[in-house]
Amino acid sequence: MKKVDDSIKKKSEIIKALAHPARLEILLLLSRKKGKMSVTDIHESLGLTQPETSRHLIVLKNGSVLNSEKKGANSFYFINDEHSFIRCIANCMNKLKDEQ
Amino acid sequence: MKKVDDSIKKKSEIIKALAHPARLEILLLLSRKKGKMSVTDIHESLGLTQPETSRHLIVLKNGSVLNSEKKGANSFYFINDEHSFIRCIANCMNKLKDEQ
DNA sequence: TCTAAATATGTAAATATTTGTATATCTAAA
DNA sequence: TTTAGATATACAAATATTTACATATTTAGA
Repeated sequence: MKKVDDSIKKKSEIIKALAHPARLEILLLLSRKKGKMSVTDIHESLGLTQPETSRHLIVLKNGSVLNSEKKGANSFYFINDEHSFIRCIANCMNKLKDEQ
Repeated sequence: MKKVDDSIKKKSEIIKALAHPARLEILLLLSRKKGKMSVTDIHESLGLTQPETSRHLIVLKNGSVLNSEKKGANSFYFINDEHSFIRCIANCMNKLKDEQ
């Protein structure tokens, strides 16, 4: 397997994880807060149900977009900075937030 | 429907269309060539079958990522520049092409 | 008109995603 | 130890995606 292929595969995994309006909104939210948010924070901010929010967060985590850490009963999610590609996309979203 | 929602919806439509390794490679190819490519050009460059290539191109076109024009028996596909978001993502891909 | 090249579509099977509802698990505090 | 809050998971139905293979359609040129 060539290195190019691995790079494309990783990026498509990230893009695939982001391919849902709710998940893009989660990325936007976290990129603006520049911090960690609990599942409750996120589901209340976005008006999604708790289970749906939890599932979207898990998709994002499995796709390397987010990481999480437990603190008591809470799970805090935050952007995974292992891949600059993710911040780059978040920047595109923020920069062009009014583009229709 | 708020304007923000429409913007997010459009972006998620674009991201969703891109959520496949072959389709990311097509975007890369077209962003580097800075021009139009026929279906045959693309399927030979990427080593995909013709029908699969055609289908991916149609997904990209339906997702507003590409446009096309017919010229004789050929269809030429090219990046849709109506959405800066698309070039922005292509730039992220090119800039971080070696990131694993 | 016939043919070959280029592209798109039909069909079908396998697989994956989305979403609601209910419920289980885990943690902290009373 | 019981309770409430926070999070994750089970289940199931609906829907969408992917892929292979065969074939249809369109176009230009012999």
